[in-house]
Amino acid sequence: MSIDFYGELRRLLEQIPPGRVTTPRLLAEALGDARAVRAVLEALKREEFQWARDLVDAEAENPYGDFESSKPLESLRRLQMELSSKVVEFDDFEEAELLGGVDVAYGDDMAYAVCVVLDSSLQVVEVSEAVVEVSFPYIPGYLAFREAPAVEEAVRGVSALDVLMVNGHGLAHPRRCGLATHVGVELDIPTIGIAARRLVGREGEPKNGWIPLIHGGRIIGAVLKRDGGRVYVSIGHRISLPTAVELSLKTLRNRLPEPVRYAHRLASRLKRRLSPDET
DNA sequence: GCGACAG
DNA sequence: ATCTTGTCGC
Repeated sequence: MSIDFYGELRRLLEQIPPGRVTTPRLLAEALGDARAVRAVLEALKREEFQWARDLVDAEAENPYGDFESSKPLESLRRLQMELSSKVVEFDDFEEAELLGGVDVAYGDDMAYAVCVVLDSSLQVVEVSEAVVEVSFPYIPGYLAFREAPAVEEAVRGVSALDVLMVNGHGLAHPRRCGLATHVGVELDIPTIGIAARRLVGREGEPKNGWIPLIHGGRIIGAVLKRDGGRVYVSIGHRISLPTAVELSLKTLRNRLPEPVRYAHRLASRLKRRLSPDET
């Protein structure tokens, strides 16, 4: 389930009375979350919204904000809370020999996803690709509604895999439902969230080789330091944090664990290979 | 009030 | 994430 983001935005713009103007923030709030302001701004640059160019002005004097809206982003938040309630936070798998990694690259309105499977010696044993049209923008906290469709299709393409590393957070999310958790619960497979940057949480006191990421009074993930950079690891689904950290450290050769790093490179290549040439 | 903000 | 020139470092 998702929502027609651009369609909802269009419906709001059509409500603006003749002569009136609104602000990006009021539109984002009408959509259900002020954090979608950037996404609204980006959407307005699209060809399909040029007709409404002059209807939005951040500095508007008396902006129109009396929108009739179902606030679609609110229902997406409810869905996330529902999914997060199903997360299994202990190791629920036989072995962790085949490690999967998945990532997505973007080009225009297309998502190029790649799921790679590595064996215990980090050798590639299988690769699965998926190209899907994307119709949902990037909004902090709602990444899964943009990426999950492509990610899930790529993952469904592999024949075997024990644990999947997803490029994005798992429980280290405001509603404990980042991309890794979203995908893990929907596909019912063990997943780990691997992210290069923080979404929520603060760093606690270093423990056993890792730094706890704290949010809402609990440990939601681990911060691993590697050289100058750091990587954020969190439970996605059907795995414990200690094991998620263990597998991450075991495959950490660079800034990101190998499965995710490899998937990232393959997704980038897939995009360059299939994206339409201009010249 | 201003800023934060996975990919 | 993507766009995108020149520039710094191994």
